[in-house]
Amino acid sequence: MSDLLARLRARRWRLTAQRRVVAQVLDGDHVHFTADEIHARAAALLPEISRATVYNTLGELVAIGEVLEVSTDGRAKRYDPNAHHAHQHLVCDSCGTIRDVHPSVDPLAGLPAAERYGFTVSRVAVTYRGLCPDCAARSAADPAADSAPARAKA
Amino acid sequence: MSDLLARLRARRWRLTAQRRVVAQVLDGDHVHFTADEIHARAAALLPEISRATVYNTLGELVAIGEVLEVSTDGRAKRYDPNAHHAHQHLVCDSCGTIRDVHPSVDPLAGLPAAERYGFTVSRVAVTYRGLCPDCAARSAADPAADSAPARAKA
DNA sequence: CCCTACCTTAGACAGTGTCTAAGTCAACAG
DNA sequence: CTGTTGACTTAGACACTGTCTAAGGTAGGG
Ligand SMILES: [Mn+2]
Ligand SMILES: [Mn+2]
Ligand SMILES: [Zn+2]
Ligand SMILES: [Zn+2]
Repeated sequence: MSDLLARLRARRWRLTAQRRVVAQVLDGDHVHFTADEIHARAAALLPEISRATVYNTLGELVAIGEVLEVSTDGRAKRYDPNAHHAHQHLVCDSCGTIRDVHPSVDPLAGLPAAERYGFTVSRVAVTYRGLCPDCAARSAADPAADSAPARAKA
Repeated sequence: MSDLLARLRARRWRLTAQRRVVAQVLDGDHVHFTADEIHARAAALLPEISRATVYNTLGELVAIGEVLEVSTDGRAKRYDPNAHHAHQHLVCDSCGTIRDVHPSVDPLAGLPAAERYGFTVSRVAVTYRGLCPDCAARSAADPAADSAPARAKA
């Protein structure tokens, strides 16, 4: 993943300081940041970077397949740097934590031809939902205060 | 589904004119409208209904499990009146059309215990993506003008 | 028919994402 | 190394989706 910059150069991208810091933020932990979280972290490295540039750069990275867009809640899209290893997501309904998971069978195989209605089906996104161990413990201790998803963490 | 009003009465809901027209719009075709689409259709029946009431009513219907929320794109949530028959969705990347589909196996079964990280997994949402027959034909005829998803239709 | 707790309303506000016009600069040619 | 140029970046306005509040209205029980 660290040769992302090399791949971008190969695509004749102009390597600006702004694009470098966005790539650097994505290269950190394999988490699932929102665009504005990425902007905040990028701005820590290059204070004058604008929100528009972060959105533009993310949009381009998604278009060329270097980053995936993930919409697990109805809120901000999250950007997934783990684009080169197919996986799905497991989300906590209470705290919003997101984990990468790897189903045992290709989820595309579960859709019979009769259920495809002539579509050319090429991708599938699976979001498993439930409670993470921490939130399950907390809600066992205090049966109220449930289902108020805080901001997602990972 | 037409006894939705009876079920609401059983829950001691106050049956206002506003809630009736929202239920009536949802009872129509089994499509996947956004809140604002539902508001527009409800307003055709009851012109003074407010946006806030439609949002409130939909939120309550979701909370009691009479309607499902579906987020297939990063845009507006869609509301699915087909809440009593488990199903998944098939979405056209180009025109946004949404169809109900029924996988041959329970998608929850595809996630091994080792991939659950202690979560209590209770639900799963699967979104199959590709091109509908119309859009596939159109993009074969005109290989440009791809991947510019118009507003979703169903 | 009256009460009152619950519901609805208009409009302000917040979060997320897009767009534009003007300025800037990375990359390349010379 | 330097000049040129088209791609890139910027601030801020704008659009869309959803939430909230305070004030007024009304369904349904008595
Ligand atoms: Mn991921
Ligand atoms: Mn559906
Ligand atoms: Zn949690
Ligand atoms: Zn289509």
